Amino acid sequence: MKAELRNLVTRALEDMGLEGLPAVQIERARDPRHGDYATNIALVGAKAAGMPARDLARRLVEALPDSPLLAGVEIAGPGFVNFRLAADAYLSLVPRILEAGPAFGTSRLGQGRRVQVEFVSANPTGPLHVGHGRGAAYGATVADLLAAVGFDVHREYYVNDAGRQMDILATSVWLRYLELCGEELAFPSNAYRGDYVWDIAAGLHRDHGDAYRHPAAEVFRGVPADGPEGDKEAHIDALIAHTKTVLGEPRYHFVFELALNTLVDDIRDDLERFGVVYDQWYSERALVESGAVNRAIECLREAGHTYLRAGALWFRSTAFGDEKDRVLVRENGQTTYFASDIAYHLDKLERGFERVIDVWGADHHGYVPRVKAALEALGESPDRLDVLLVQFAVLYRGGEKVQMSTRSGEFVTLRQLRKEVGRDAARFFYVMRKCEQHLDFDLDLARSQSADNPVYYVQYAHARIHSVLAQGAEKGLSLEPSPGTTHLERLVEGHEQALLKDLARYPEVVEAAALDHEPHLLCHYLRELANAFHTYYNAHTFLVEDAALRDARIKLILAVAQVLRNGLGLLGVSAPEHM
RNA sequence: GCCCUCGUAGCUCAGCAGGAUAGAGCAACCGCCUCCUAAGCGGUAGGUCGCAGGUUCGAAUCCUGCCGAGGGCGCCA
Repeated sequence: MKAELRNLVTRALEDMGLEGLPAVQIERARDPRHGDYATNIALVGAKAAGMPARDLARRLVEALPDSPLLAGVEIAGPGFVNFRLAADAYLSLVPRILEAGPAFGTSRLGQGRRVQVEFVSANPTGPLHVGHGRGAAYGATVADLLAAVGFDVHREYYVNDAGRQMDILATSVWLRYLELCGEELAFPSNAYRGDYVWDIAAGLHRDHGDAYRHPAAEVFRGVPADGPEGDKEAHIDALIAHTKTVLGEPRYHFVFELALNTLVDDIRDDLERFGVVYDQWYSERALVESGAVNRAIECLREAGHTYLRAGALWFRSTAFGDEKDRVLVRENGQTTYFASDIAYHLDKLERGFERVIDVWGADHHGYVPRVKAALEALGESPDRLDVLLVQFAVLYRGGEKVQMSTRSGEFVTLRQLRKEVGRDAARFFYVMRKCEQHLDFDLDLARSQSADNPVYYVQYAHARIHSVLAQGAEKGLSLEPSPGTTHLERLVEGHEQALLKDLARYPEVVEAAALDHEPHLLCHYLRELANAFHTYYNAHTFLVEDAALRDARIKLILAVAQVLRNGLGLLGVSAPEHM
């Protein structure tokens, strides 16, 4: 509707022979006395048109083409042009929604352009915790929203299966396994201590007995002291090296793969149960082994953007707006994580995605300029990369902040959260706030089955509508008459008009939420729509004697149910028929 | 020290690319079920939009400075 009005105004301005005016903006009037929509074009364009705003407004109204959409046009205040829509414009929405069904609210705005959304991408060194949950819910919803408005969306998880952290994990598992075999050892302070490490070790012991056992003393011989007295980093690095030599490459590889696959499978399963599914799990190791990292470094070197200093190879990222230069190849010859990330992002662009969206934790924000710098240095436009930073979520239980510590393994996992509040509440709560906003996640509220809980409030509206239909069927009332018997013009009550206006907004909300990457807009909208419905429910009876009126009202609430279902679906939340 | 994000009602937050008297939900107070789920609805009260300047027809919204909160500044990933 907005677009149709914009066309009318633009055509009128063209007919008037006015040029050089700013783009026409149509906005929804906040105050019903100002009609349904308004444009400020006369105010904004007064200077360019060389006449006072109210004069421009008056001439614009005269030049406006006739349209069945409009019931009235007025000039108000300093020069606003207010549009009042014809009753029919809203009523026709109901059959449109019912016909479109799940497709209502979708569009072709994205024109099938390819967009990649990469999110979560947590290191597979442990189960996902509640911090990852927000990125998962947010990334999945942004991806679904973009798909709904016509983009060709590719969802990807970048698996950091190369590098030191994975070696620490494999070593942690093996040391726990040795303990299960009866070896006595001091478990390193820097190793992974979570229960899941014991679980993987126990699986290894169960399936292979003592086949991987070696004396602990052999492994720890000559290893520098652990922290806090010694250097815990040197300690764990030496242990990794010993583990590799004592076990030998093929057997080390086996333990490594066991740990990696167990955790990736666990993460994948966890996300699937959260309603988050990927098109691709992209392996960092595969990227390294393909030579892409070395190729990217070579490209930067040939383009003259690198230099050697203190035995390391540096990328001159300051030339592209970064605060300081960054290391690509360490003194010890190993490439940095940053180097593989450059290769990864280059690879994304080369795969033909027009836009690449990364969802990162806000603690990585300092990382954005250097990745963009690298892309620019490689001759790519950094604007094709959009990094969405998600702030941390803080859990509250009983009014108290839930303390978490990753190091000690004392954190709340995503799985525990799902178990405690359910998938629906978790998905909804995570995206209820703008992503750059700190999120207070109230566990008690999420779990409560009351009006205070926005998820239940919206779901309840949906369930209520189905309950009405069930009641009607029980009473033997005809509820699905042929289209010819509809009498939508009977919807004259204020509550019905308000509900129709809310329904009309849905496509605009989906569009804005998708393009601005702001799913919270949809959360707020659904609450408002549910509120308009509950109000209507309390004010009027739907199952009335008058068949024509009853039919019109049922059609209206069926349309409401459809929009609630579509909106909740985009958020990954179910729309139950009974509660 | 430098950089990023945030600062709106007692609390948690909206406010859509500046627009017409600042909006919700909790919490507080007052009402509404012989009637489709009261997991609901209506009403009252509550804010100099952190502070100070600037930009213009017009600023919670844009710019600058200050104050406050959180986060980031590794040859870690």
